[in-house]
Amino acid sequence: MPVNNYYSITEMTREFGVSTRTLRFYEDEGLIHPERRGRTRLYRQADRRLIAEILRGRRIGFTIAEIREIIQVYSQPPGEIGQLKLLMKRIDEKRDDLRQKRKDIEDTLTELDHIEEACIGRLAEIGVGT
Amino acid sequence: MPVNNYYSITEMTREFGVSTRTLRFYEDEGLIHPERRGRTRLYRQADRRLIAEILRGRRIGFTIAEIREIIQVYSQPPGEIGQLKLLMKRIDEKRDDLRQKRKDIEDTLTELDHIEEACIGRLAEIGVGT
DNA sequence: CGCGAAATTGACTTTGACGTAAAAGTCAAT
DNA sequence: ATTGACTTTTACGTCAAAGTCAATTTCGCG
Repeated sequence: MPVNNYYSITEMTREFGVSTRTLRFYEDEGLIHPERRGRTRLYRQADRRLIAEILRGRRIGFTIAEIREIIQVYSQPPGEIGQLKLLMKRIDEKRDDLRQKRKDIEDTLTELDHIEEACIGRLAEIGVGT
Repeated sequence: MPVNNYYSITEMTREFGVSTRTLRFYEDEGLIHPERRGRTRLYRQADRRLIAEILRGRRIGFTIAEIREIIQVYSQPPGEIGQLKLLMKRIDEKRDDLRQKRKDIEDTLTELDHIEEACIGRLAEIGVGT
């Protein structure tokens, strides 16, 4: 249970199924910045949302650097025009990458369907004899 | 160009954009088994298809072990009933995993859309003053 | 206050997926 | 026979993303 709207690090680890080491690692990498009371980390709603986003990126296969990039864009939209255009180009690239990945996933899903069908057929075959 | 329906290793690397090291690594890991003429590897259509599948798995984020599993299922459908059921369970799990990944990707795609919109807005703002 | 559980830190290790470098073999063409 | 372009094998290196461990600190609470 959160105390005073703050979550301890172990509460976070339980919620997200990651280790404390992982959370500290993300902090070292500049992805999250929990508050401190003394040396103890205190996590809040904003941190929870951020962590959820980080883990989503991780599941997709983004590197820490890529995740950091996306996060930074959110918190600090670049002011310079060249940077903005560069950013948009990188967004486009990432989008293409994701679309490819989605297609790969869909292809693999139908492939899994085929495999399962084969299994069912095989089971029926064998099952007859039992 | 393939000679006599055989492809050399560098032809494969060019086609798939991977290194020779990678192809040999996949062979060491038991994913592919190109023929040999003497010590030289010769790749064929079947190998090409397999490699395409391996790389698709890689893009999705499967480990070598997972890829190997899927491949083995194809080449050797298990005959024992318990193994078949186990396999189907693992397929179900993998499918859930992929569906989650697809959702993650879709969420991230719309997030990227938002970010890009913000960029466009920002560009319009700034662009006015130039 | 005192004590045990929880948290922090730093250093070291591990794992997966290749990269890289060295030394030697293959083969076609000059 | 030599050159040059590929290949092969072996072995060590690397890089990201944590895991592990040990030595402190700090917190909650009786």
